[in-house]
Amino acid sequence: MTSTRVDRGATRDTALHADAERPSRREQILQAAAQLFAERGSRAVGVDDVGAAVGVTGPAIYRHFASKDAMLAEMLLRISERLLAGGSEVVAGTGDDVTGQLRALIAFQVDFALGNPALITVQDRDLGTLAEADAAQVRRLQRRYVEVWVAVLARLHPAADAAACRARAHAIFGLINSTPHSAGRLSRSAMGALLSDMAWAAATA
Amino acid sequence: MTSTRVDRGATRDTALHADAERPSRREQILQAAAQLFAERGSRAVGVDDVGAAVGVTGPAIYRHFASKDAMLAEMLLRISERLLAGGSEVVAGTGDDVTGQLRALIAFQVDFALGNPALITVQDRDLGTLAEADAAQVRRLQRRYVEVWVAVLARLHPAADAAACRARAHAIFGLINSTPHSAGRLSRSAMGALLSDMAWAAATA
DNA sequence: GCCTGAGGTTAACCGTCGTTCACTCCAATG
DNA sequence: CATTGGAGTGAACGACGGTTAACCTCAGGC
Repeated sequence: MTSTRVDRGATRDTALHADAERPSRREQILQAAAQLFAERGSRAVGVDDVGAAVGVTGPAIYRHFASKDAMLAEMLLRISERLLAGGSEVVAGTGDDVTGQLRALIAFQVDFALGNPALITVQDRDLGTLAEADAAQVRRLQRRYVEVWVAVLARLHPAADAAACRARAHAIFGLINSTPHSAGRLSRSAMGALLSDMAWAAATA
Repeated sequence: MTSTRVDRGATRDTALHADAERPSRREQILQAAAQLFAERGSRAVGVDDVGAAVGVTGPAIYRHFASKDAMLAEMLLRISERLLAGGSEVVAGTGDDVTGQLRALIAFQVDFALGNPALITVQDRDLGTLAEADAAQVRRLQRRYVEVWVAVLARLHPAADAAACRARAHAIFGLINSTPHSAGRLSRSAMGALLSDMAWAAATA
């Protein structure tokens, strides 16, 4: 939905430059903003900072986004959409072998967290600064992603009720999303293996 | 250190009213601020909001704190001090039975997280908005607390290096500190049991 | 060869918010 | 009883930051 909005006016531009490996200015801004927001928090970074990070002045941002809040909103919406889509796909792409599905979900989340630490940080730090309408939609998407996990966890723990499975899912997210806090002493693959093992143990305990 | 500063001018008052279960205005402010900061983020809540939460106007805060930042600083310092002190004590109070120490650390952290969800949230959300000097001190205390865990985890996993143990500790914190995200469908005791079991599994995997 | 429109720039505007000031008020002290 | 000092109030100040306005530039279609 967001992506269609993005493409609307930029289709030709994308067609011309996308393969030339230069992302559109809009994408550059979004990425730079995510980085800065993750480091300092969205309220602490000014529009000028974001502009400077991509080599333009602050007000230039308004050629690409309606407001600073709109920028954050799109960022968070995209993240939740990617997670929900990826999670659903990964489960659908595995037979109804419960342990296989769980393994796939864990691998997916670990990969996402290791590959996008900034987005992970922003997602749960700055949800609160969103306008209520946007925040509600993000929460809806997040809830649906959680339910994908809950469905699998419920089959794994037939005795547990939905609330317990939900709490379990959140705990696993917390475990995996700890990546940004333990800043890279470990290689990505070692970290991935460690987190996967721990998540698996926590999920099946 | 912080507590001595607090007591300095309020000793008599504390003696008079402490047992009368009315915390000093200073403590009321700190607690209300923690709540608000956790809900909206420190930069999003004004000094007036904090004042209103305890029934005074904004500027009244400055009778008790040098600045809004000083408030945050004291809040975060206290949290890290409590964690470090509690963690050290709990380990020292257990024989050198490694599994016993781990169990005690987990119980301690779970209890703290369930009992102080607001502080948990503020601690890692707003560390970045602190002045560098204060932030550095908080990080020092946090690092020492992590090392308490690492010492135990290292004995549990003799083959793992320190970096892996550190990552493991952070992951366990993430798991346990997920409490604020899965807002209270579960009873406190059920949640405590679930988190403890998961943390134990993740720590020993 | 205009002209249009996308993308930038600088300067100014304006609301918000932390902080300070001058002043009350009141409880305790001598 | 006068006084001192801690606590609070309302008003004002000043800085910062998001947003807008006015203007510029330049690539590409007619």
